[in-house]
Amino acid sequence: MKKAECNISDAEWIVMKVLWEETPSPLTSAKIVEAVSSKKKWSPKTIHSLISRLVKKGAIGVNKEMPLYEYYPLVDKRDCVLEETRSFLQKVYDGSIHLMLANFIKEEKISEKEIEELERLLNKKNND
Amino acid sequence: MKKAECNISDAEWIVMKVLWEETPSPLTSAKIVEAVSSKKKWSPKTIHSLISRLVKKGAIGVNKEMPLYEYYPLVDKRDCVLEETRSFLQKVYDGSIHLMLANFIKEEKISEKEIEELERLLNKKNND
DNA sequence: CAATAAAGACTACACTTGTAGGACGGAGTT
DNA sequence: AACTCCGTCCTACAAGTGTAGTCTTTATTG
Repeated sequence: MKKAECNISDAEWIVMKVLWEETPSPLTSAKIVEAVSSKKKWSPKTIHSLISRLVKKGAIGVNKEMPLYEYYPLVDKRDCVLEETRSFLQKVYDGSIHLMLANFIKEEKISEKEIEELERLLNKKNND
Repeated sequence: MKKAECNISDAEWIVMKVLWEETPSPLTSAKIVEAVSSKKKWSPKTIHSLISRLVKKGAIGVNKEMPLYEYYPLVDKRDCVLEETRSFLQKVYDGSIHLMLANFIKEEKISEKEIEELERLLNKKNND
């Protein structure tokens, strides 16, 4: 997993998430198409295109030893998630997660129940 | 303020934030350029381009009565912030703010102090 | 084995985005 | 009045994106 910057577009994120989470990689493109199709009604062609782009970008790698190529992630999910999160927070909330959470609460976009869960989450962290 | 979808690009967000927050709108383009320039080293030309695009998109309006046009937001900040937040959470955290916060805590991207602040925030909400 | 289907390589194509530049006209400056 | 600078309007232009399609090769199936 290299550190490199993950310039992954919205559509590509869906493919990456499959590679990162779904079944253990490496995956054949058929497997990827199958997993992605359950979330997005894209033509298999479209999904192949996304896969190729990700390969070209260096975000995923290919094992060409097999009759059917196998693909696996090259960039680390943590890195991408953090980068994406940081840039989003910067853009919308001037970099403040506090502001974001406050907004969520103000907007009632978050239930009582969820608030309690989040509190537990924070509490737990605080105690170890 | 219309409800319309806010298709605002990263660069455009910077301009919108000026219109939404900085000084009371309407603002002349000179004012906008000034405010934006303090954050981004863009050519005034670039900023003018962004303004025009936002006008064309319907995200901001123009008062042409004045010798120097005056610009003001047409889309509501709350709507845009919520929409952007929702789509980001969906893309990266499968729609779960819980997951996001958990990740932040796990990654130590958030300080003790901040955690306490967030707890206070949640607590406050819980008590009213 | 012939036909079919799917995989991979390459191409397509309009739209968005970042990032300006040029032409033209009015305002202020010499 | 002539020059200069900024605002407006229009144009530019390459890279990135969403969303496929074509062509060639290879695996599968009757």
